[in-house]
Amino acid sequence: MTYSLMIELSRDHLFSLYHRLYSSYGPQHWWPANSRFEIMLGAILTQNTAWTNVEKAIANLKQARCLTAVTIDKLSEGELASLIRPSGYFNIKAKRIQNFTRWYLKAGEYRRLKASQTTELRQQLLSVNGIGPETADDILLYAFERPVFVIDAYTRRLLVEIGWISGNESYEALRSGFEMHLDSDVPLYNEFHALIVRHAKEKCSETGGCRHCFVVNG
DNA sequence: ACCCAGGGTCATA
DNA sequence: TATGACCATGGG
Repeated sequence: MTYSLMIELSRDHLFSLYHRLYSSYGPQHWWPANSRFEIMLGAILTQNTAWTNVEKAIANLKQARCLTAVTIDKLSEGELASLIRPSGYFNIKAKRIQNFTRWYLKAGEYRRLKASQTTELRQQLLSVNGIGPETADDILLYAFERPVFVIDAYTRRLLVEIGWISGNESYEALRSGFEMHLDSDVPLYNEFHALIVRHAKEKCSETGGCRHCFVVNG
């Protein structure tokens, strides 16, 4: 039994939400990292994991001087898993990082990949085992600075709470929903997604509506 | 002790 | 197409 999808996204709605979040929290300065490759690793490491745990894993990699594709590639799977242990799922993530790093080196790293069309680059990222839509879009937006809107569980949850979607829409439906109504604006997409994550951590009050977003009754 | 966190893959029906 | 199992640490 399927019921009709409810997507009530409009330019005005989305801009209102963005400005309301921005005026509450200000700029979030995403993605926190010292290099593009570190952003890419972080996108994999943060899969279903608290960011504080990812920071520990990245600190280990940094101390081992393994924050470049070349140095990562020299590690064995076991060594890599050991370094990223605090991020959880360390065995599967070690494989995913190796899959990604090998593809990345083979593709000529950032210098060569930056010339690719966004849709082509996205397809290539999705072809790497361990990189799904959200991870691919994190990498596209924050490392490659492409106008791709990242949809995560927080985004879906917030839009359901506000009442703009029913919640069972596909990832692609929601992504195109944002990208259709907003200009292809990398800084906007960057800040918007970061603000949604920030807002999720704040916990909007259930009673009387939230003053940071448009949740009415909770 | 329980729940969740800046997800994705694979098997199954 | 759509569930469910699985992966695993650390903070609340």
